[in-house]
Amino acid sequence: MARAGVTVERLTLAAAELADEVGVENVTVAALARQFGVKDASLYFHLKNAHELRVRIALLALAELADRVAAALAGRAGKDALVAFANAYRDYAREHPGRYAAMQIDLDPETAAASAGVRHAEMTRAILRGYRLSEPDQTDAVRMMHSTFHGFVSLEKTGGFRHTPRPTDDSWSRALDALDAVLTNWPSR
Amino acid sequence: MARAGVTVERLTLAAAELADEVGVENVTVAALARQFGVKDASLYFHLKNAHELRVRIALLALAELADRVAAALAGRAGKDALVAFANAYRDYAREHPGRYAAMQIDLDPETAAASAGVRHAEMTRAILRGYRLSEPDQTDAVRMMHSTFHGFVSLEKTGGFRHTPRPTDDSWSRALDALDAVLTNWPSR
DNA sequence: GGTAGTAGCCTAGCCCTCTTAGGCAAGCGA
DNA sequence: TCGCTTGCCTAAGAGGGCTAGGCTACTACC
Repeated sequence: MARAGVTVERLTLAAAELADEVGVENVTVAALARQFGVKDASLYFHLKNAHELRVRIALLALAELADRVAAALAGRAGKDALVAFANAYRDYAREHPGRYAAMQIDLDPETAAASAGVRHAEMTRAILRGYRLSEPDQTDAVRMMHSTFHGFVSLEKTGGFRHTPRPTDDSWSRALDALDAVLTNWPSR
Repeated sequence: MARAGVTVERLTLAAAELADEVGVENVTVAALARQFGVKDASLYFHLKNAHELRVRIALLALAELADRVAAALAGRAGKDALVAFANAYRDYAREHPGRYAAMQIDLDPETAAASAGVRHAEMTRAILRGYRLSEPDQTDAVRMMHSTFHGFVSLEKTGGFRHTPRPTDDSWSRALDALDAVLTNWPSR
């Protein structure tokens, strides 16, 4: 009886690909076992439970996204950096809907702290260096940026913009213009 | 044998409450049947399938939210209206996390068109009357507003802001300030 | 007030998923 | 070569989704 050669890494990658194809909610231990030509129960040798699988997809996605964003950001500053970041974010979400959805699960604090989400946050702050914001404005601006990106991408995906004919690409670049404008001239109270 | 008196309306309401308590993903036909003191199979007399249940929760939530927003908007204009809208939105999402999550499912076009999401969109546009934007800027602005609201609320809920001590309430009101600023001075290209 | 008929519920039963417990065998290290 | 660990297996139970087919209580109509 030949061994299937299952490892956590291969499982995670296959799960991530499955998520992009059929949605995270359909990423099941059983389906994964079938892909590896193995019985479901065997996967529990590598995995604690089904939840761990989802967490691993999320961590993988977080790391991949951070890499992409880092690459996009290299050598850019100001609005250029903002747009590059935003596009890298949106493109990733569209190319990997399942991975992106998996990213939204609630990680427990230690896991989150050890994840690439931290790198993500650092890079977002780096963008703001071009806009000369000091705390707490910087934190507020980071949160607003992230909200806009995530909100737009998320609504676009679930069809929240479908009722208006306007191409979402256009709205997206105008949103980035608006974001740039408000960051340039952040309202101090 | 007394009849349990199950109706689609009662089912939907109970399901929505269950969603707020245990999360949409745990709203199961079986759990609902238990609450009504009825067997699971019996609910299929009232419901086509489990998916219909989720759709109904979403439609209920959409309608409730639209009512709240309408009430909050009454007699207000400009930034006042913006803030009232935004707070009604965020408050609803926090009071009803399960209902809010249910709202994010992908409704098929006809269902979406018949939903209260339409009212929602109309009201968002109404706010923008105070900011004198013409098409297509108006659509872009509506999309950005909605993105910011949804993104913020969603990230706040999944703990995306937890790594920074700054109170989210503060960031929220500054985001609204920023949104007001950018709507007042929408960047035309 | 009897009698259809239908609305509302039930049982039985199937399939799928998650998960635990315990067993066997392949291949490595000593 | 002999174990021992690693990687897979079977068996089995608990839930959940859903269908088919049956029984009963209420309704409406004659």
